[in-house]
Amino acid sequence: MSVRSTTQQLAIRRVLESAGRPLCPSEILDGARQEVPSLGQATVYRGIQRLLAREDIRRVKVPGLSDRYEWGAEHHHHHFLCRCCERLFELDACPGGLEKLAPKGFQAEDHDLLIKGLCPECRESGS
Amino acid sequence: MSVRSTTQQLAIRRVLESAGRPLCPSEILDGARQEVPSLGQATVYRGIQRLLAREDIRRVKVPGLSDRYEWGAEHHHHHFLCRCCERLFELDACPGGLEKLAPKGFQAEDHDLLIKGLCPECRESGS
DNA sequence: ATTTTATTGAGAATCCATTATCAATATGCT
DNA sequence: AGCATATTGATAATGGATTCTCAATAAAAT
Repeated sequence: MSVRSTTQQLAIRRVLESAGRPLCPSEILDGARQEVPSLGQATVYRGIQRLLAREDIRRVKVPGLSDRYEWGAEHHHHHFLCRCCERLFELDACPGGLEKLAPKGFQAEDHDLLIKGLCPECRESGS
Repeated sequence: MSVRSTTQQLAIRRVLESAGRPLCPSEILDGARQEVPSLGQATVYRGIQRLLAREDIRRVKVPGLSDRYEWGAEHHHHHFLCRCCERLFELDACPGGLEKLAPKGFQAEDHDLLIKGLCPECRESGS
């Protein structure tokens, strides 16, 4: 027997699955504690490892901030970072042809695009 | 009297000034040690602080890697990251209109674009 | 219900980048 | 040259994120 289904793992999975945007470990912890108040952060990291191994989630690196994890996300896309609440949001669009920017001699294979600004909620509550 | 000119500070400055691309602390250390072999890494960080304060250099954050520092760079631009040697290069071009990608309700203010792939040297020496 | 063992929670430990400490050194003004 | 002190180098210390440790707990198979 291996890989047991626990309320902690289910809570962690549910939080990521329904977030609709990439979450960092502390956001996952906060969310999952609403279901399992005693949840420890070590367990969140263990849950992340598990979901990564199953490829249920994907790691998103953001410059200067801790890694975020997003559910599914098999298609190519980019993100929006709110400078106020530091939450990350998914963008569905991608302007093609960005590889053209690589100078001659350089071989472009991939790219990351991050739009920064204010999310709707933070715009409300005064920048 | 304050702010003395030392061979260490001059070496650090020269390395960044002539690099032509953003350097990380260890790259600065390696480069400056060719002039001052006894140079310690703490002094590199002190030199970085000084140059940042004078706005001679600018900090460039790269997801997952330690910060890089580039000389001057007053104009808006992006970077190319070699996945092999992890060196960062400057790109002069920027496709405009990226803010258009922000969904309604979001207020775009800035953006980061990173092209990833292989630099000319790493292409040579087999990916 | 009982047993096996994967999982958990709390805290210690690790890792990396960066900063602080402090005696020794070197700069720049007199 | 001599002095006051900014700077240096080596190392310890810090901060944040992530991983490890281990006794206690709880799945799940019998």
